[in-house]
Amino acid sequence: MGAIRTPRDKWIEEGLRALAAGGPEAVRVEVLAQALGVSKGGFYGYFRNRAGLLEEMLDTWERGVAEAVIERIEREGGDARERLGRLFDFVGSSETPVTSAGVELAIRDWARRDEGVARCLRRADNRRMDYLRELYGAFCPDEDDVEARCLITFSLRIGDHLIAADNGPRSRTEVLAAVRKRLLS
Amino acid sequence: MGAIRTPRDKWIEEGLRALAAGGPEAVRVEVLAQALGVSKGGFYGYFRNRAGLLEEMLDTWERGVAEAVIERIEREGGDARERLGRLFDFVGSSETPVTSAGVELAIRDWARRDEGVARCLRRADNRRMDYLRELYGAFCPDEDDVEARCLITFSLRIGDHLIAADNGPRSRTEVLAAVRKRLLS
DNA sequence: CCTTGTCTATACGGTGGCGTATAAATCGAG
DNA sequence: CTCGATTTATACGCCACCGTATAGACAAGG
Repeated sequence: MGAIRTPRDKWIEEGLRALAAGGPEAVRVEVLAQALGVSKGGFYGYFRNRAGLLEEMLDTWERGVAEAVIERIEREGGDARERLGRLFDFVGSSETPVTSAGVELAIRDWARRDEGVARCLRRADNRRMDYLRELYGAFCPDEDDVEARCLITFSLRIGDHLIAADNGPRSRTEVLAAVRKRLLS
Repeated sequence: MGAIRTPRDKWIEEGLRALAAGGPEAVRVEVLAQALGVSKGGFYGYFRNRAGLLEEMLDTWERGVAEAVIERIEREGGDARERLGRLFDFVGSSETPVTSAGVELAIRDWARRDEGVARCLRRADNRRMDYLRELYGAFCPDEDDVEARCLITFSLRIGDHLIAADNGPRSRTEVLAAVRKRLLS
């Protein structure tokens, strides 16, 4: 009996794209439908309403963002410093719609005004922070120092996308490389 | 001849409040009017349209955010380390509608999708980054190190508001204090 | 080929917000 | 108190979007 023509996942993926591009307000059913080359007819077969899609998008992101990256870093082995190095390299090159930096930044901003989103973000951030803590803890004896490095690492990953300033004669990449050296010492 | 009952500035201030609370999409003429206890009748005497208000809001923010803080820090004197210390203390306690952290975060997110906002943000960020560079440069000989500390300082100020993770048994404030000590060494 | 369940297109009413127009209310000056 | 300028209230047309309803299109099983 009938085949699935534009499945649930397509709506979620397109929703995440819209979220990254224009925030939650930009996730409009009719706009997504047009982007998928489809009318909104089928949408309400998958989702209760627009809010239902937003929830699913959030769940998809939460599942994908931490586990996927951590698994990938862990799979390739190496000691803690090597893993951190690969983590630094990898965060810049996020490709899939669900792990893109744009989605993450949009969700972070969204969390400022929606308690449910904030809870979801806290879970994801804690998972990532725990992983960082584990890696830094492997070669850094002082607990306070570990915590400081974690926060700096995390903040830089966000700030890099959100800070518009130039860095004098240096490129942002150069400055980040310098910090990275210090963080891994 | 008639008196000004709800002046231009009131609209801008209320607009900034709405921007902080819900992003640029939340800056709605009719909503602001209601918040001011007024109908939207007079709005279009001050501003060409909604976009006009958004521009004015941005200009107001750009003028207020960097200069106001820098002047205040400079006025009280002290050496570079003392000034940086006061800067760290002061950024947390932003009070006026125009210098609030919420407005800044909203503008940062907004800049990701609007080129004009991005230009405005770049100017403001550069002014603040220049100031940081000057302060760190006063006691830190290595130029690369100065740049690294600037970026870390800036990123932490943003990350502190955007990162939802807990910091183990420590409080965020404690971790920040530890980093601050390292940055001023 | 035809049935059947699923997806899809289209049309509809409802809501909220923009920008304009016009009339009423308000305050200072004379 | 009256006048005149300015601000305000209200009403209007318009458009984008939501969520629903209904009828048509589509693929697989019989």
